[in-house]
Amino acid sequence: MTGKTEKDIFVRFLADRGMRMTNQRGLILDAFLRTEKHLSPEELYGLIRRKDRSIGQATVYRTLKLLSEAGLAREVDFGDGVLRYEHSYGHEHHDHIICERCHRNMEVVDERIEELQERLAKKYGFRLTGHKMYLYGICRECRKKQG
Amino acid sequence: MTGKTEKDIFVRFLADRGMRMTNQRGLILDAFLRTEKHLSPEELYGLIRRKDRSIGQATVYRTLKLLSEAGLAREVDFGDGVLRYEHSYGHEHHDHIICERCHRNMEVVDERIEELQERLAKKYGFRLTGHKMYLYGICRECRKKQG
DNA sequence: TTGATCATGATAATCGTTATCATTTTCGGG
DNA sequence: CCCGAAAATGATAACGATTATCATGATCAA
Ligand SMILES: [Mn+2]
Ligand SMILES: [Mn+2]
Ligand SMILES: [Zn+2]
Ligand SMILES: [Zn+2]
Repeated sequence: MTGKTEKDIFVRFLADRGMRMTNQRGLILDAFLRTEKHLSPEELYGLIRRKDRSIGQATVYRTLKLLSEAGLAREVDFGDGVLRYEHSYGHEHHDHIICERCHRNMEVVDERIEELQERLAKKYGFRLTGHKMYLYGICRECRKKQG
Repeated sequence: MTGKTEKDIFVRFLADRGMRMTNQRGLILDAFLRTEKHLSPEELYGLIRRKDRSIGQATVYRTLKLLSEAGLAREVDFGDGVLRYEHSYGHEHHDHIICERCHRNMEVVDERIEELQERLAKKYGFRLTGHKMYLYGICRECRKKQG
C-alpha cells in the first residue's frame, strides 16, 4: 500500500506543529508519491491540475517544502535554475550523474567517496553535515548518436 | 605583474571572435583579478563602481560570462541562488567546503575522490566531463562558539 | 454554533539574471 | 583625419522561479 506510511508520517508531522492535514495536501502527497521522478513544483502542479483544476500553485510550492521538512521529500538541484524534489522516505542518500546532452540522469552511490568526503571535511576542521555531488557527462546513447 | 598574461589572453580571445578590448572590460578584468574571492556579479559591480560611477551592471554580467568562456573565470554555485566567479587561469580544479553557520568556505581537493568519480561515471556508461562537489558542515570556529 | 486558528488561491512582489534598444565608441579603409 | 559599418555600452524592461501578502474559506475544539 504505497503512501500509507508516508501519509501517517505527514499527518503526525503536521499535528506536531499545530497544522492540519487537508484535502489539497493529501492530493499533492499522493501525486508526488505516485511519480518516481525528480519533480519540479511546476511539473507536479501540472499533474495535479489535471485532476483538480482548482488547486493553486502556491499550495504546491508550500506543500513540497513541508514534505521536505517532514523527511518525505528531498530537494535536488541539478544547477539549471529549477529546484526538483525526489522521494526521501525509504530512499537512501545518493548522488546523481546527468547527461549534458539529453539530461537523462541516474542515481549513484560510492561508499568509498562518501567515506573520503567525511575524512576530507575533518582534515579541514569541519564537521560534515551533508554534501552535494553532481557528475556531468555524456551518456552511452548520446555518444552513439554522434561523437 | 599580475594580470598581464590574463589580459593578453582575453584580448586574443576577443579578437578571435571579432570582439574588442574596451576600457570597461579592462576595468572589470582588473578588479576581478585583484580580488581573491568568490565574487558575485553584484559584488564586483559594487567594487568597480567605487572607481567608475558610470559603469553599467549589465556590462559586468556580460564580461564575467566572457571571462568564463575565455577560461579566465569559473562559475561557482554554492546553491544559495547567487552565481559566483573565481579565478580560473593558473588555478587548478578544486571543490569547496562551506560552513552552514558563517558561510566561510575553503577550497579542497582529494585526488582519490576525483579518481573514484571518474570510475563511477564509467561504470554507468558515462564519459565524465565535469562535476560539482560541495561539502557542507560546521567549521571549527562556529563549533567553538556554540555546540 | 461559534469564534479562533489555520489553509487556500489569486495575485503582487522579489531577486538574480538576461533581453532590448537607443546611444556611444571603436576601427579599418578612403 | 573623416566616414560609416560593426560592436559595445548603460538604462531599463522583461524574465522565470520562488516567496509574500491578503482576503476568503475550511476546520477545530469548546
Ligand atoms: Mn535522485
Ligand atoms: Mn574556489
Ligand atoms: Zn544522453
Ligand atoms: Zn563557520
